[in-house]
Amino acid sequence: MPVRPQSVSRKDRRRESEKLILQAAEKVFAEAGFGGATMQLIADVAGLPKANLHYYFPTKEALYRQVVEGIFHNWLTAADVFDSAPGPVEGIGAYIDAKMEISRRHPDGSKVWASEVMHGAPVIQDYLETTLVDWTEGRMAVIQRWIDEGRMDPIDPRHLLYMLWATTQHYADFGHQIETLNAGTPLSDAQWEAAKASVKAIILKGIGARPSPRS
Amino acid sequence: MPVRPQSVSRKDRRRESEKLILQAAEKVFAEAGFGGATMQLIADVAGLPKANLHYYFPTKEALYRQVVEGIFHNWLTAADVFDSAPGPVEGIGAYIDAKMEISRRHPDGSKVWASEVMHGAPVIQDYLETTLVDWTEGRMAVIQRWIDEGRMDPIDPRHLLYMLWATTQHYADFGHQIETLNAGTPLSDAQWEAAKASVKAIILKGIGARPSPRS
DNA sequence: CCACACTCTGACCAACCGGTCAAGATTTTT
DNA sequence: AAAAATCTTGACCGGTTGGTCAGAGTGTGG
Repeated sequence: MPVRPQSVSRKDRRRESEKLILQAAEKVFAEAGFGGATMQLIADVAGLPKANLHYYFPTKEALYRQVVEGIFHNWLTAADVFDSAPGPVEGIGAYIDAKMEISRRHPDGSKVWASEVMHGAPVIQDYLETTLVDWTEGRMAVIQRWIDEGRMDPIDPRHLLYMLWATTQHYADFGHQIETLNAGTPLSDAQWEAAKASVKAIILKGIGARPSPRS
Repeated sequence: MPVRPQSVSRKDRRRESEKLILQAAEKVFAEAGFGGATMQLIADVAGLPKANLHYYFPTKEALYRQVVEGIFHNWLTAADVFDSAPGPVEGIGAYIDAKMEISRRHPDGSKVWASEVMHGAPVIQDYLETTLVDWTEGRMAVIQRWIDEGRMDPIDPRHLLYMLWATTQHYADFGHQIETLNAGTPLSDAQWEAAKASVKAIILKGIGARPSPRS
């Protein structure tokens, strides 16, 4: 049996290099913002010469765009739990759990996204106007259905979604402030669970979510 | 009666120039971030030659620091409503109103603050560790008292505060996203009122706030 | 009216930035 | 093993940035 060259084909190496660069870029963009980030610093974090970055990504903006698009993709897919849920307790509860987990595991991505939107979404405005609008309208319809079925109070679905985004992403975007207020130490596992529980408790009770009738 | 030289003394002029520059700086820092902002652009917005900025503020960082300190000051004073309130319905309700109004009237300041914290609070870390910690502990004590008095559910005051900050500031920091989801138009007066009402309704019900017994 | 201190500004500079490129190294194909 | 295609990199470049500075302008106190 001939030993396969452990799958280090050109394409694989290319993908790995791109991934390495994208990870470094996400970190640097999160820490310094687009304007404050430098290709040199990204290169240093990735452990590659700067010229190599420009071989894989022609410009700083192209690299940034790809980072943001990846984050946007995660952002959307992490919300599939919404549709399959029988009611608001399960659906919104699971959505909060999922988004809190993203804030915990990928705070850099959340920060880059926040920064992009705060600066007027210069590179992903088209996504906002198409994909995000569609996604939002779909979830609003789901929430409206729950309201019509009497499973929760008649809350404006739009503002409920904003509140879900705001509260969950806050733990990533303002993680530094939260850490400072936590005696300068990162939240422990128990504290993260407490945060999740608090958010879920307040919101689910706040919208008058009633558990599904079927046990 | 001698006509006073309409108060254009040196000190007044100095104050006016500084204010003009600070306002322009806040806008530019909000739109481009610290790294993306340029002294030249701030000067253009302020309608002054760049060298003049350096006369009043020695460095870009000094200017930025003063902008952030001003925002932090507003941030804190806008929350005095908290203490004088008899219970959570009035106190938290008024706090939400006040912070939503800030998000509406001064979104640039909110964005600069968010950006500063997201990047690790490089210039106001000392304020976070002292003033903000003190402020937060004070309000947590108030909330805890309300809980002990049976005026609301036993929610962790810390996470309640985070939720208040997150939801209200979201309308400023993510204003562009909200506007895009609102058919590309800014929120109308009625929509702002609806947003305030939704946030207050969900949170006040979510924490089980009970109106004050005294009418 | 004059001397003085404060304010303003065009011109300038060293440092740094994103991006280029030619030439060498490496891998795949023939 | 030679040719072709792909990848890697140090050196380099024009443009921009934050910041400086000498000197002109301007209000103020004596």
